[in-house]
Amino acid sequence: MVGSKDVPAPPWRKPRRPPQAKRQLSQELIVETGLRILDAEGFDALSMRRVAQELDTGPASLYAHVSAKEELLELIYDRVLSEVRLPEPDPSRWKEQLRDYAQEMHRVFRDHADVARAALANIPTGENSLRMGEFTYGLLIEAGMPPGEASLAMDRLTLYLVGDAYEGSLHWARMRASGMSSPQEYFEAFVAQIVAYYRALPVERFPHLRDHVNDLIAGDGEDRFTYGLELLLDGIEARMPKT
Amino acid sequence: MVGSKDVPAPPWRKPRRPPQAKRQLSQELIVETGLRILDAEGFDALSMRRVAQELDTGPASLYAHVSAKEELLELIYDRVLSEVRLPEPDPSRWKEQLRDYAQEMHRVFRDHADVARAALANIPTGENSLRMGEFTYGLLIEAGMPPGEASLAMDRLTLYLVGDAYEGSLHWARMRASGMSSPQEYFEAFVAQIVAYYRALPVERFPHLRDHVNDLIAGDGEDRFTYGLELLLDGIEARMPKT
DNA sequence: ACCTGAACACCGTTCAAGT
DNA sequence: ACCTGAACACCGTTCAAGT
Repeated sequence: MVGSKDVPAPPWRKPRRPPQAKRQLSQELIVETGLRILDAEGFDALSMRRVAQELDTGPASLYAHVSAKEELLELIYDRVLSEVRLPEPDPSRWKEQLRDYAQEMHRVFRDHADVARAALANIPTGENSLRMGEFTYGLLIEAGMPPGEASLAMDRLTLYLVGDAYEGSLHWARMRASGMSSPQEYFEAFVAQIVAYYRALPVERFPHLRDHVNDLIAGDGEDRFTYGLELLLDGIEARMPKT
Repeated sequence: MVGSKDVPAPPWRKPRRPPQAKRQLSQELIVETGLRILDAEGFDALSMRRVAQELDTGPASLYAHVSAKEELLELIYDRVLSEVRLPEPDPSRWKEQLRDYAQEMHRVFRDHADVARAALANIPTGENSLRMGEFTYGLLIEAGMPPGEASLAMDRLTLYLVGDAYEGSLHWARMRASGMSSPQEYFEAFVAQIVAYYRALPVERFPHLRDHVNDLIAGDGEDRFTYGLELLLDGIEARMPKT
């Protein structure tokens, strides 16, 4: 059957849009476009109109594939979570695996800074949210934690991961707004501001803040993330029934 | 001096606006109005135009007292923090005092749910942010923690408090959006949704989520908050140099 | 110094009409 | 079923003009 749909067009023939056909939209295309805008220009740049523009159409066209902006954000979030790789669960090494999982999430959130803003307070119903949930919940339960407590621990760990990522994304937004382009430059300016501000505080009301300014700004985002993560992991370990 | 400004008008004379005078705006008035809208109608209802409307004027008038919406949000945030009461620091009871502090913050954030959205990633420069900072920083340092580490611990604790409050505020927003008015009703509907959804999951891929649904929804917001707080406090305690 | 109306450049979503 | 243009009801911020 020459010309059948199953036979691909020869590669040397330039693909062209059938003149009759309308734009070829799809949910996947919309999600990928949204994510591209999010990564390149940040949360505030992501609008339905902007996505539509990128796809050479009007905003109304998107609503055939996505019920609202909120749904688009959820889809983008789950799309990003698909980049998280999980190992085979090994309950005897639960702490190590939970740490690796957290660092893996941290890495993915760093690559897609602003996606965290779409994450909080959603019921995790996306394919990949469920994957994460099954992994951490199962790990804690199989390691011996009562399910009711495992649920609390999982919930708080997730909140920490997303909260930290969210804070990071706000810093990115500020960096963009201030016109700086390198994180270094932003970070230094940020630190300089803090130092100057705290040094000028009245010493009698804020003795500790004033006397230990240098320590106050010690530690970058990675240090802070890791410190908090270890606090939580140690707390969980202390509650894990002894084997 | 009859008619002097220092003499109040007699109470039986109805106060009236001097016909000549323009609106009597002030930063404080704008902040209080913004907070009232935030508490009553939520974050999404708080716009410069809405605040202006409430004050019988146009949005442009606000910009004489507030540089941008972002500054207004920061001012509202610090205004809310003014409601947080701190005890005299007693380093020998640092853990208890830190717990009380966290619960006090939690209480205030519950009364002003949506204010947490204005809080993340700001340099704490407001009067009251500084008060909180001096309290927790001083408490940890005086209890014997090296300042560099005290800074990390304080930072992570604050992130937890604000992150939890932020998540709570998103739940409020969803409740409002769904037209429900009582938190109970919302909470029950929310739980019912989760249970139904997880029960329908394919058991071979999500065995733990499916088998322990009831445990998954165990614990309300207070339980979850307290559990995470104790995780952090225990982690900090484990790092506190022995006396 | 403070306030204002009008305008600018945006939003998310709906809806009747087209194919 | 999918796509579209036009419209609705909003945004934050600026600016020249008023007092």
